Amino acid sequence: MSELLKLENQLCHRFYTLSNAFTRTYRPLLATLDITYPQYVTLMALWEQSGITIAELLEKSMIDGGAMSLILKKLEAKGFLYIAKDEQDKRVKRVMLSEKGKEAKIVAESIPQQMLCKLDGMSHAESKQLVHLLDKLHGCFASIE
Amino acid sequence: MSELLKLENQLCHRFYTLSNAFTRTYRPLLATLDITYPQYVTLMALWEQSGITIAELLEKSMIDGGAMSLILKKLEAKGFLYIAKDEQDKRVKRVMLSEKGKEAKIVAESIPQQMLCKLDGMSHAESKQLVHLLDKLHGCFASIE
DNA sequence: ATCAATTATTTTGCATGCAAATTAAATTAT
DNA sequence: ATAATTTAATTTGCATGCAAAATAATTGAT
Repeated sequence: MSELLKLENQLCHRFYTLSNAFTRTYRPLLATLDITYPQYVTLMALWEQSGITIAELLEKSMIDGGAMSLILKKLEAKGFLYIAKDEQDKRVKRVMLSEKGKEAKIVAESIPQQMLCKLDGMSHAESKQLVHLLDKLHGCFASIE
Repeated sequence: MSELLKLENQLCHRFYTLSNAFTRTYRPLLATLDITYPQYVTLMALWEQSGITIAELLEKSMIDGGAMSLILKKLEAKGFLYIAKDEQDKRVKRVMLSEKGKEAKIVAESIPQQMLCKLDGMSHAESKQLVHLLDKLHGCFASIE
């Protein structure tokens, strides 16, 4: 029986599994803020730099454009941010953090720590090595598209 | 500015990004078979062992139960498999590959190779090390749930 | 200057992922 | 033996991910 198609030999399946595991694990941690994981990613991008273009937000977050439209509507409805058309170019929209959005960052500061606690068993050196390899893999995909 | 919440420091975001990249990259490769990535995972599980229970299929594939219900309906409608109730325990259903489902494996044999080609730049040693670390990380999550 | 091509964002249609509720059948407790 | 509990699957409601089509505004070509 060919080993090639066995699930345990698929790199992709490990990513599928682990990505979902991360999302599930974040859910209770994000419940305090009443946001989903992609909404959290969007806010993290904005906490780094508020007032950026939607296109810039897409590039930073790597979230799908169609999905981002909805995510921004929801985050706006929840009061985390507001959106304004660019004066120069009316096609462009800029996303700004509201006060609530800025304050949410304070609460969020504790989230990465809580997640790291759950991932005990991975040494610092190992996770560093892992990140290195993940970035290398990311480079492979980048060269495809 | 705290580094903790920067996107580039998030392990989770790398998994989010890479998992999506895998799915997108597989799409054209799976188009020949007219299946999606989760449907491919389901078939891989069945190619290893046909006639298994849906519960066993869920454990192997790590796919959500609710999603699996729909996936099986679609794969059945496409003629890849059929489903029968267990005689002993009528709550249980067993999933069997059809002839078309078995033949699809032949076509699928070429897919892992095609994917590996795209991931050139990762040496064999590196991907082996990566798998090792991924499995270790998986162990961390497993001990949570 | 006007029309075609390009760019930014949204909308649409389909396929999950997930938690919670539901249904049906088997098992356990009393 | 019957009710309460547990188990296997499905259904439901909501939130993406993705490709393709649609909009709106800007830029480029003639």
